[in-house]
Amino acid sequence: MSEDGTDGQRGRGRRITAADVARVAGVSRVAVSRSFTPGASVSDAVRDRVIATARTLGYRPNAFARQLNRDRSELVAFVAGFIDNYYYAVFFDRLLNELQTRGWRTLYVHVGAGGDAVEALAQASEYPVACTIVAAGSLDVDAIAAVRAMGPVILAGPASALPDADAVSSDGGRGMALVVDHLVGRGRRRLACISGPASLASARERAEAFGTALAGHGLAPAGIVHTDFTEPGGVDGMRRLLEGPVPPDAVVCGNDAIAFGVLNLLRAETALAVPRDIAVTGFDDTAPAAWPLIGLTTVASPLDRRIAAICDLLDRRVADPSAPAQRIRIEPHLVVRATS
Amino acid sequence: MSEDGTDGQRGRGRRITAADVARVAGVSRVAVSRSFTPGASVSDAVRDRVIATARTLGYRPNAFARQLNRDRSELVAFVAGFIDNYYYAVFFDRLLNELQTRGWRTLYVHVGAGGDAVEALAQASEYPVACTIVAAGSLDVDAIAAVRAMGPVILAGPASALPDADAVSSDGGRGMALVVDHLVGRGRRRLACISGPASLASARERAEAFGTALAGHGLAPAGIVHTDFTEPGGVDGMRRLLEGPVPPDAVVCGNDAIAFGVLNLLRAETALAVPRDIAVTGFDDTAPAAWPLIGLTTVASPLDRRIAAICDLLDRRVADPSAPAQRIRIEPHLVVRATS
DNA sequence: CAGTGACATGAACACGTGTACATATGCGGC
DNA sequence: GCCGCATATGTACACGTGTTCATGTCACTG
Repeated sequence: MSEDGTDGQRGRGRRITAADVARVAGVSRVAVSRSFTPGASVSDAVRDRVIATARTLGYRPNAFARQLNRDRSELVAFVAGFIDNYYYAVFFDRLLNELQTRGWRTLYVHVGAGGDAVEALAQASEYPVACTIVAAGSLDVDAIAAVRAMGPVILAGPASALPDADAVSSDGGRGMALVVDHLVGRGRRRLACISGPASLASARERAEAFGTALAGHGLAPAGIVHTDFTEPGGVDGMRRLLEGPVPPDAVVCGNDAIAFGVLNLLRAETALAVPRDIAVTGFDDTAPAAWPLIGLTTVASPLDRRIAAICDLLDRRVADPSAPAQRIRIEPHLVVRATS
Repeated sequence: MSEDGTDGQRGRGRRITAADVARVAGVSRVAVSRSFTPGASVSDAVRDRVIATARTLGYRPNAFARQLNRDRSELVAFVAGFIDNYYYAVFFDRLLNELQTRGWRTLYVHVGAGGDAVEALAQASEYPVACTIVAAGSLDVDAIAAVRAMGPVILAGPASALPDADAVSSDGGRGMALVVDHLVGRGRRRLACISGPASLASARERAEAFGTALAGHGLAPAGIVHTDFTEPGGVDGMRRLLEGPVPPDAVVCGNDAIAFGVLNLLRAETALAVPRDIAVTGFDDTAPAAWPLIGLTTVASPLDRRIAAICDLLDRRVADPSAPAQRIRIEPHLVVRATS
């Protein structure tokens, strides 16, 4: 009864289906399906009429129903946490844009601190996705298992956790060498390092590379400190470095946020002048680093190349799920500014 | 043939279904469905066996199939653009986290500049969503129509475009009044304003409120300039303000990013001291504003309350699609720091 | 013991779409 | 005029799940 024109005022929740379009256009339902399938066998006359009717009625094929009997999903899960880092904000913005441009749809999965990550991933895994892109800084063992169960994985951040997954990461060791060479070349001798949490592989990698590069010049570290990858973390780390008898003449930071904290502490609580008394360097080349107020020397890795690498890896992985894992390291370069 | 145990190494693309679990557990398929449906009529014995088997096999109900015959979707579309603003980065991070905690899944839709927004929205509309949250600064007419076609809409940013949609926004006029009162109270008389693009309602609103608040003190603006809501925009806007014969003694900025640009320009290209010669204020209270290096006086609106309001509005809208539109304005407050 | 209700279970259907298969139509070549 | 082929259309099924309906089982009550 209500199937007839009784509810010309189409119900709010009611979604227009291919059958509706077929009825109005005077064709069969499959004709509608074919009209929306490129390369299907339909006459131009029918296709035109269907498209026109669909436009009038506001019809769009239901993605849920379509994916149901297709083996390939156009959905990609994007797992991330802690976007409050400026670097990741820009990174994600551009990456998600590029994914969309390439025809992927993105299911956003937020993993915060604590064990809720497993639950979040489990619920997200109810959606069949073609691939999962992991951009979270760290995942515990359970979360890693949960991600793995979702299918192919691409690591967009530090490639620590999954040794046999595709990964795109910045060559932190190389970047650290660039920084140390630069500082030593400018006459600095007492170099200290403030890196991220020791629990994160990327933080450990950078701290170790710092020591290695320094040893290459015959020098020993004036201090190595682990803290959070944040501005308050930088304040904390620098404060601990200053507890020693003689302050370092250069501080190499694990990312820009830490460097900002270092600069803030030096300005607010000490008489040390930058760069006269002490040099400061960052990592990531976030936007504030380039501001004249700050002028932070830092390590940049080209975002465009990084994003393109991730998307290429994604296409390749979807095309051949059994292909061997590929690990791409993006070559960074040094941006020298006022703080060194 | 391959249906048998031949591929004990379970095929990569093959997804485990409820029928698989039923076969292994020795129950009917519906029993599996019921075991995953809270409140369904199943014996504890069967449910326990099903859950255990599902865990072993790594089964999760297919969300696509489930949503297909349910009227309510657990999916929410999140439409955003230009996350490269620090304020929005934090905002989105927390909002998406809260949505997830409340049981929603998020489909991310990126709208960049230009007309591709319509196409992006059209493709996203193939996914039946319970609601669409729009956080993009601006949408053109076509994009607005596309969003409207997707169902209920909640505006998370400036509530310009859709007069009859739910909206949560900061009370920009009230914030601007707080700033002006503060500056005038400190003896400033030549106040100028640098706001965002005149094409954005939020930017216009703030510029107009600036003039109104100033008139309340019997003063006239020393200049009103429109530019981008970015740091370079602030540099540009301040440069234009300095073209006049006498510089202002206070610059009120439409957001923090603009204020950072202003501070950068003043430091790099002028001899004007902040706050002695000129005061600078921002809007949004982003993290760098609180850094000792910067110490920006700015207007803060509590993020927690804002996010809670959006989520509450979402729940309400989904429960009753025909409820009248609700527009919530969050009361801001002033944070006084070094620049004023 | 018959009757009754609560409860567990399986068969059948629905959701909206893509696609393999069968069938009708039109056209050119003999 | 008939056959063979290409193309267009309709029918039937498949995807994986939730849900309604009918049936079966058990315990409790009179």
